[in-house]
Amino acid sequence: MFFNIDHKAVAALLHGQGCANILKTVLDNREISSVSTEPLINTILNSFSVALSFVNSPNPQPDHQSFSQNMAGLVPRRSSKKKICGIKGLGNYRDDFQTPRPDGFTWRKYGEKTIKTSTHQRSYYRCAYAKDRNCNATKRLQMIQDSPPVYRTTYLGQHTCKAFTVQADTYGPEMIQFDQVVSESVTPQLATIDQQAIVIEDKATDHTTNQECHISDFLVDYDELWLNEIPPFSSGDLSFDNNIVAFN
DNA sequence: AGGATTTGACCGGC
DNA sequence: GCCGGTCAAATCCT
Repeated sequence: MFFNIDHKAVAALLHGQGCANILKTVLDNREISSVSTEPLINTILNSFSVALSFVNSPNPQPDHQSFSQNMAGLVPRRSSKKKICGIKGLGNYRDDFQTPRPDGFTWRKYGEKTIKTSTHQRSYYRCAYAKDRNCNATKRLQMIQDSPPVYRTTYLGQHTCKAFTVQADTYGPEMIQFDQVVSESVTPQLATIDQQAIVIEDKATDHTTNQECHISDFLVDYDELWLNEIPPFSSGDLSFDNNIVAFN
């Protein structure tokens, strides 16, 4: 399913509007809320950046499918590499093995360890632009359950390269939630995670994601945005806003 | 040849 | 000494 550029831009703007509304709610309830507003602000700003990228770009943005296939940081590019046989419990990547969903960033694997508390190995990734753009974002990926396969992804650090990745091939956030778990598929994206770890469990088989975020869950994913076919924007259309979880 | 991944070694904290 | 995280040489693929 495809959307034209205008619809994508509108969707991004609507998302920014939704985030702004949430930010307002957060600020209104500041005395009872410990939620950080910085991620929301960043998300709003990124929504505008995404919208502008759609409008200004002379070439259409890569479609959703190509974006989803851009998983260089999560899936080995090669299937026959020696490590394939050595990954315990994973088998061959090419056998339609479900992998964690992409999060919009390009990661480079720099290590793998067997963790004492787990039978599965833990993989260590850092931003592919760690050196070029002095980005200190890292993440750890670990399978915590075999059947169905469940991955736990822990994000650390802050993406200082996000502005580049947004315009290159990623999209901004779709949904922000507080104190509730409602999103079916949520991955951290384009948000500032300053010194805070976000842990995500990704049940690969059904694309359902459990979250263990301890703070504001500014976890978002445009995948669902495109998949859910946002209706053409019209004045007063608040359908997108309805997807925003009300803060309580 | 260049870039990405693998994997054993190394390091620091406890 | 153990353990988790990172480094870097070796290896592999395009």
